[in-house]
Amino acid sequence: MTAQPHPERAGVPPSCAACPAFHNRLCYALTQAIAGEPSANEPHDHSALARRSIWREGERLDRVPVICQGWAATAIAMSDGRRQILSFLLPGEMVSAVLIHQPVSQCSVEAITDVRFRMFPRAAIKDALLRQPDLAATVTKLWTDEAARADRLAIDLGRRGAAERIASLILNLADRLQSRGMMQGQTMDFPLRQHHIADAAGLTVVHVGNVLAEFRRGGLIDINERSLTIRDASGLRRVADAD
Amino acid sequence: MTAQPHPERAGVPPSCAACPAFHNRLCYALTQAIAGEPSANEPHDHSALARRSIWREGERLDRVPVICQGWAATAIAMSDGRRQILSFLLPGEMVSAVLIHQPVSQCSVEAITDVRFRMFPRAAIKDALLRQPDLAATVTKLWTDEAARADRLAIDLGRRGAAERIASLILNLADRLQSRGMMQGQTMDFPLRQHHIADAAGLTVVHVGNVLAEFRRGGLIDINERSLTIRDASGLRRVADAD
DNA sequence: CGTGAGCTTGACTTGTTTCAACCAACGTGG
DNA sequence: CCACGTTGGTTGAAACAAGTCAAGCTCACG
Repeated sequence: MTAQPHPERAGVPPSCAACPAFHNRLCYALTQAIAGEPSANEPHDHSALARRSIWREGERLDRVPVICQGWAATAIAMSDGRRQILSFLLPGEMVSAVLIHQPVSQCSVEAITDVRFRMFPRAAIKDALLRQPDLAATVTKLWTDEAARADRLAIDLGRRGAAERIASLILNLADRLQSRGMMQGQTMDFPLRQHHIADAAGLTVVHVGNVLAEFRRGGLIDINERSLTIRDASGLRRVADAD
Repeated sequence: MTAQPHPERAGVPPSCAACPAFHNRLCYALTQAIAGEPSANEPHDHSALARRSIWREGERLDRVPVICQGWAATAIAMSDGRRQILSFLLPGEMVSAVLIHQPVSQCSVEAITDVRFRMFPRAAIKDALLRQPDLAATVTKLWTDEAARADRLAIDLGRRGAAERIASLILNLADRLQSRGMMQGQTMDFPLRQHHIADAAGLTVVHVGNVLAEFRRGGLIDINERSLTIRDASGLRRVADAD
């Protein structure tokens, strides 16, 4: 996680011991917001090892988690072992805004890298929402963004081919990392295994491997030792938006 | 729309001229809720002809629509003509709770049958949300249900085969119609064309036709003249949950 | 009567999965 | 230090699911 200091960091106090980079505005905002609430108690900081499940579908959560460090994923599993990853979670993202109002998680969350995350007491968040209009606006934004992401996922899975899906997954991650100051030029830390990509794109591992090899041969990307470089951004975009 | 009177209708005043059946609790609740708001103005009732688009992606909406009569669908279109239906809307459903907070629709909505719908002024709903806790609870429920539906769609499209998707689509519609008193035994009005099913399930029309023919040959369902009968519910469920 | 929308069927192509073998890197315990 | 199992990646061949193309049919509608 070679996070660079965020350009806006200057002059703003860091808030969360687990969040070395200031890109984690959300963690900051929530920590501040609940501090003054009558129902408040301290947020809890946790960590999880790579490849471990953080919690499972159907588990009850009385606290709402925000990722501070590392990558995680939300997924749904079927009883026969098939899995669908719904989203990759980067530092500064709430696992799901729905959890603010719904104590039972409908999808499991697992750590991709080692992960540190902060759990905010639900009751305090709900109280703060009633009193603090800008927190409410923040949460509304999270909600609409999640809905947009879900819709995009549906059209990806329903109507796009393997190469399109994988290319746009890569571009999407690159954008999100860029906005966090976590890209070094065209290169990013890329902890995803092929099976993560497969489960996110609704494909088999083998096929993902083939498509990535194709991208590599076509000079679109380079992948080595947990990092990915976009060699031909416009070519990759062309593959992604075969509209 | 041969809606039967809802069992709980007795004693409760109907609220919406466009909603002959009492199953439309949502329309009722919203009409009541905004009636007392300072910012309130009258909801608008509209109708649209079958197969017409009600509005398009990116259009601005200052009112939030609830379906009163008929079937509609929300969809995303790609510039090359590929489409993905995100949800079928039945009487009593809000097009999307996200619209309460986001004035620009990210998906288009189109009428499947002739449709009547009521548009509630956004400002009045937002005011009412602050003052009326049970309305807030209702909207929260809509939100979490929509999120759950979106997640289910993702796993359907990503990880299930054509027969599974179509069977569970049929069962899902049957459940929702049942809860509205719109099933006659195992038979339902079924205005969907094969191309609707195809766009919802991420398949081609031809393949949908083949799968449906297969279901018919297997004695699972009957379809004729805009109505569908489930002949072998447990068989259909077995196909749907090939978990 | 002609037209277009919707459904069915068949032959053929393409995309994706499945199965299998093999390799490299890594951590672990003897 | 080595032997070993595990995890992750690569490659190839064969099987299968779904898509494409095309034709013919019914039916409603103007």
